[in-house]
Amino acid sequence: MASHAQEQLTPRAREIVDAAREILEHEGLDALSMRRIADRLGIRAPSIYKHLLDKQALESALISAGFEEQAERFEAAVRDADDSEPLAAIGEAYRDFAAEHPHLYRLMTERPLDRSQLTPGVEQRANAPLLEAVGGDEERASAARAFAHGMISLEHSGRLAEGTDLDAAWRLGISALAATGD
Amino acid sequence: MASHAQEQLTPRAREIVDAAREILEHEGLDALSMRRIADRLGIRAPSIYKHLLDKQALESALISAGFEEQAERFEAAVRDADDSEPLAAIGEAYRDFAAEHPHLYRLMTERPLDRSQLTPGVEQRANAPLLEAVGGDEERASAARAFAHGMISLEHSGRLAEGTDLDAAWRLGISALAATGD
DNA sequence: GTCTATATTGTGATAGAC
DNA sequence: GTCTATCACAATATAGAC
Repeated sequence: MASHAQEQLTPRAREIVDAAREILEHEGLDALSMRRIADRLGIRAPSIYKHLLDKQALESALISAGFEEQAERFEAAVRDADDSEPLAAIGEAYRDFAAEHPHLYRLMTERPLDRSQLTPGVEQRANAPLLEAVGGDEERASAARAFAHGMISLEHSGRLAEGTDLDAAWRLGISALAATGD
Repeated sequence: MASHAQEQLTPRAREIVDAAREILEHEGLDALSMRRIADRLGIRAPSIYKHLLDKQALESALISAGFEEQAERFEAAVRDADDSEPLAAIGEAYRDFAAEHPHLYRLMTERPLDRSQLTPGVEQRANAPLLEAVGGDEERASAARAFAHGMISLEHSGRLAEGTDLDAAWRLGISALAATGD
């Protein structure tokens, strides 16, 4: 039936998704094959299909989990931060998430999303704190998200000059985009 | 010998790279296989290896060409622009390049670069106009590049909210990052 | 719920004849 | 400079037995 909801996964399906997550985190996106996942569980690849529809469903479960974890971090960051600098707090949380889960981050951002397979609302929940932090200004939220994603993406692919002070670049970008003036 | 230089490609190797470029632009990165390239030239895949070392060399030639085209655009943008707004001019040129060559852009940005195979200096030449536009401030240049790359990447992968005014977000980001104060 | 066997399709790359 | 033949893989997925 429902192709999305992570909360509807059977216990065995959950174990498979957990194994996939381990492989993704430790060995990267290219290592995430049905065979490799099955290996880790001591079963054969075809057995996975008794529990999950296909690989897309598996990836969608991973992505949904990623959005949920982001949402929790961003909400906590806003909660714990000075009310004066919510954008900086979210930016740091965003950067930390990507640093701790670089392969999951890539999976979550590199390809178009099949939103119909995600846990409903999870993407919006992850995006909401930023939108609130900029007072509902969609364009500023997009610009801030673009900056953050760009910094991470360029760092991951080795595109920032070696001498660059990453902390300073982050501070500069965040404070520039937080400014109320245009 | 030299594994990089595009200017050292034989005429036949050039034709192969040109065919690869056509496929990349029209059919996307996943379609860029040795067989597909050979098809387009009316030859068999193994024949390609008489002219180019391997697929990496072919991709490097495409990437070098992309950097060269970017460099020309950015240099022209600065030349033609008001001296007061070089950053906006480069930003627009960057955005235009990505819009006109989305698949080449992906090839150029998504994976770590094998710089040893690129035409020497071509990456720096493409990056130089931006660095000059921000007065040599590496951190500001990185922040601006991150913003621009992030906007393009998020748009390509469908991550910007539907109602978002992209032009407005670009203007907002560029003008925020152009400001001299932090 | 797991298995074996298999279909199907794809990739990059090499050897050696012509 | 091109060919045929082939290697050596890898991938997702299905059918059907147990």
